[in-house]
Amino acid sequence: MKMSEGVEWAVHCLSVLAVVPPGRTLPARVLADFHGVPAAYLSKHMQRLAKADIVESVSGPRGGFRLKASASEVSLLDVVEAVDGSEPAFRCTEIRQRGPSALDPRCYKKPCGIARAFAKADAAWREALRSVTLDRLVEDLGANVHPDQIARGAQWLEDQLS
Amino acid sequence: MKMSEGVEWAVHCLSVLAVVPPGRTLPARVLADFHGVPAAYLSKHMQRLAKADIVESVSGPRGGFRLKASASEVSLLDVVEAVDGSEPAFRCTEIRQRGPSALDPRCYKKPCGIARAFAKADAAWREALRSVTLDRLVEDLGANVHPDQIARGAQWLEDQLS
DNA sequence: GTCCCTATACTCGGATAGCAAGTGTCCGAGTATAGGCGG
DNA sequence: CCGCCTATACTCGGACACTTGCTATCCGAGTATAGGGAC
Repeated sequence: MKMSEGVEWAVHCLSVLAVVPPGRTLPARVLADFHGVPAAYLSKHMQRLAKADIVESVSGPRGGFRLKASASEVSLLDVVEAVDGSEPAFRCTEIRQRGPSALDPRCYKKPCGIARAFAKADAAWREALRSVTLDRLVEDLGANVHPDQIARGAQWLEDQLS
Repeated sequence: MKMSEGVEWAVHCLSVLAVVPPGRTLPARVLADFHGVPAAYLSKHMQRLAKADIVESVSGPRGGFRLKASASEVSLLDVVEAVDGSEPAFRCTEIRQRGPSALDPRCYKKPCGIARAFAKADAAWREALRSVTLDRLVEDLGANVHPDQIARGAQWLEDQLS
């Protein structure tokens, strides 16, 4: 049970988009080089974010991606669901309705205890991700990332856009 | 990000093993027919449970699987980790250490904020699964499953073992 | 000098291969049983 | 009649194909820009 690697990339990219001047666009190529990941593949994930209205895309020269919503309105859960899909990890296939002791399907209106237990765990996981917003992550970056890296990253981005 | 289907099968099988007389063994073939799933594939998952010391296996005629630990000591988390592996869904690949602004690896001792957020969500998910034990699930079965199905299931199991 | 037009280069977006992991199946090693044989 | 021995059949356990979905890549449609030319 592993999450798509693209989720990690997406969150990092959104963190970068959140700190550049508002409205400024960064092309997928620059974001990919900045993180050392394949540009073409990252592009696919950015498209997912665009479809979820988390970022918006601008075509042509000087184009790229920029945040569409406020950084305080984007949660980690939003990003996970946009990139990795919103289906729960555990999918009940109702095997209780199969086999020799099965009854009429009408008898199974309530989800079984196993499915309910997993749904509860899934809800707790989602709630934890929902409580972390993008601006909170950016705040953490400012506090914990070495100032040298922040400076070098900002300088590199400047050089790319010139 | 989807969990192995075998987890659902394993939990259902363990619920059955928990209600048959203690010490009695049920072969994978019977458990598979009872749930209407492929016997050979279920066998693979039962082997995982055996390696995790959740069940123990008995070879030869009259053999099969039976619970090794008490039903109150087996949690859903134990089953998930036995069947699906214990690695967290989100694996940080440290992409912050890549790209043009990366510093010396010595500068990255603390996990990044993103990894910490996902770890927290993962911990909440695991804690929810840890709090649900097998005997609790069996209790729920007795309360919510139609008595007819319980009777038919018990009868069918009797017929198989005779 | 100013405006317009065109060619350019750069962007996203979706369509196309490659690969790893989960899914599904099969056969062999080992063992308790059941029946037959000898005492 | 009782005990032992052997052949049997049934079990788990691991080794072997197949399919799905993630990973990775490429190329085409569309657009803002930059430069050149006309006025």
